[in-house]
Amino acid sequence: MLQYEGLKERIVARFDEMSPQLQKAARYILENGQEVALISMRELARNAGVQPATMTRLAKFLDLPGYDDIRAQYSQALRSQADGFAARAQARDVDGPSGSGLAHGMVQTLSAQIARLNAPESIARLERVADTLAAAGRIYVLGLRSCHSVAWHFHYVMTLLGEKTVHLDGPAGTGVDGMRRAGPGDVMLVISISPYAKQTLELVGLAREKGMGVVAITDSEVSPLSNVSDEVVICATDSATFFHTLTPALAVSEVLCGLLADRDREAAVRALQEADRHLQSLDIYANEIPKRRF
Amino acid sequence: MLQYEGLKERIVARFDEMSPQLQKAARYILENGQEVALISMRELARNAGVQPATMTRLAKFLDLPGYDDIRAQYSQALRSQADGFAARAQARDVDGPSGSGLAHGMVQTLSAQIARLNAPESIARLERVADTLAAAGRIYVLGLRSCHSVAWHFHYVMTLLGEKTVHLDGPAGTGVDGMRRAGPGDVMLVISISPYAKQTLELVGLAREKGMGVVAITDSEVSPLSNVSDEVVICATDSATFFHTLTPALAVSEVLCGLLADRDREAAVRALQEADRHLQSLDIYANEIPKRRF
DNA sequence: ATATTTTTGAAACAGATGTTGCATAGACTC
DNA sequence: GAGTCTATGCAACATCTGTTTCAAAAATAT
Repeated sequence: MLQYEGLKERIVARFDEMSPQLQKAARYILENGQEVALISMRELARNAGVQPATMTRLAKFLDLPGYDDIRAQYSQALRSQADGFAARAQARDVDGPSGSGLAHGMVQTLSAQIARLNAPESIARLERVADTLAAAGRIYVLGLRSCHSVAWHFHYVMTLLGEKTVHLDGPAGTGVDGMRRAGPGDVMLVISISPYAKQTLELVGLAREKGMGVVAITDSEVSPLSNVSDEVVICATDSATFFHTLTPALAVSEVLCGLLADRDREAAVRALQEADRHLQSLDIYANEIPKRRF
Repeated sequence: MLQYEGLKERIVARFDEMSPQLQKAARYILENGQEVALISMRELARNAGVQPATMTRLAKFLDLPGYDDIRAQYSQALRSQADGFAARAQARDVDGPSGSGLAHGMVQTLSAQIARLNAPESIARLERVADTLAAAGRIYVLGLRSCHSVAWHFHYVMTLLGEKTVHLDGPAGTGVDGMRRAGPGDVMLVISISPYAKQTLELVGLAREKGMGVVAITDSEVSPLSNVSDEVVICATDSATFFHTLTPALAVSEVLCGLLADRDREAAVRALQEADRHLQSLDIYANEIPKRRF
């Protein structure tokens, strides 16, 4: 573990001196440490989007004889981690849901809640919702108050893929205006959890009157949305805190995006490349990481 | 873990039927499980005092196509173990490759990524960030583009607790204005993942110039935010899809909210009750579930 | 603009990997 | 004890590994 820590620190320390490709490789290794020990260098390079040679070069750059030495260190770390793990996990579990236990407990709960989406029924629901959304002319995305984050994220990702979604939100209450042109053949994706905002239910009613389809991400089989939606995905919102969690709901929305992109992979790739060019031309992103300007 | 357990059990179950050499190989694998994933088959065979071919034969004997499948299972187990509590969820990875595979895989990955936040180092970072935020006068929340959802959600939850946060966003580019009154004693919470928006980095620079503290939720140890932040929480963003995932980042933000609320439980409860009364009086939420209006 | 250095990608390399076919050694049946 | 069958060791195999080399490209200096 010591050596491993040393290596990781060395990578971080000398990161700024590296060439772009070396940084790309180093970054991937830092973020996916366990993989280093478990897969081949070539595969790692593939995943990192880098030439195999770059990994060797990274090793030399770090004053190591070769890549095998990188792997050796990560293997060693994994070995000792595997040994000591059970003990540490048990020790941690004991000290209850207070202090650092709270963070631990929340993370654990969230992980489990998301894992629960793997129930066959949930997967089936996700597929059906994705089907409906894929078949839709336009997708009108509605998520008010706490659900705004989920709605917006879904919309944002989908805009990278095309022009299919309309986000029903906007300054000065103009959000609703987006629905003017909606009609049969279009679908509303509505996200709402308890307590359910009245406006959400009203807008769903409006959608129905217009003959639109409705699919929902919500928190219960008996949510008011379940009654009025064609398809529903249920996700957990319980939390040890005073608040409801939206993390599982966000996970659902990301899975939906993934499924939709997967329906037409080439189109998705094309759209993303185009979006990329667009953002490049607008100079939105920092292409290279500024070197300690501050 | 299921598969791994399954394999281990299968080895034990059929141990008696094996030929002496197969038993020798099997025994070594049972006793040195972690090694399987970390070294080559030939080396393993050497250590076990067995011919390389015997390992292949053991695999076939266990109705597996080849030795690689043995290693794959042990690798998976080790990966899960390293991820800690994701073990249960991730172990099923192997058996659902058809049809609903993508959704299943995505959910699995998300669950594991969040579970990885339970690493002691991550928990410690979360605590430190929570400390910094708790001590801050005001918290200025910044998340542009894809990170907007996380920033907004953090801000929204925090508004239920009081007036401590300012969300640096708004129509017509007015978001930045919020920072006018910020200064030393205040802290900026910035969320940004690769690719990093230029404006984000600029605003962080501005915050530093004003003498503010900076804490970040980002995707890498070597993110441009790491250099310029007092504390950083790292979360995974990889995904099987074309997009980066923000679910772990949202989880982080929710945990932070939880930790902050936990610092002063009574105040949190009071603030929430007040928020509740306020929303009640505005008649925002549906108090009873409308019964099939449609 | 030119020259020089650095960085990158592609191909070639030797060596190691997991697998397979075959021959021999041993165990068992009759 | 001959014949059959399985278990084992060995060597050849295609493939993949990590490394190196070399030329083109990009960045930097002149």
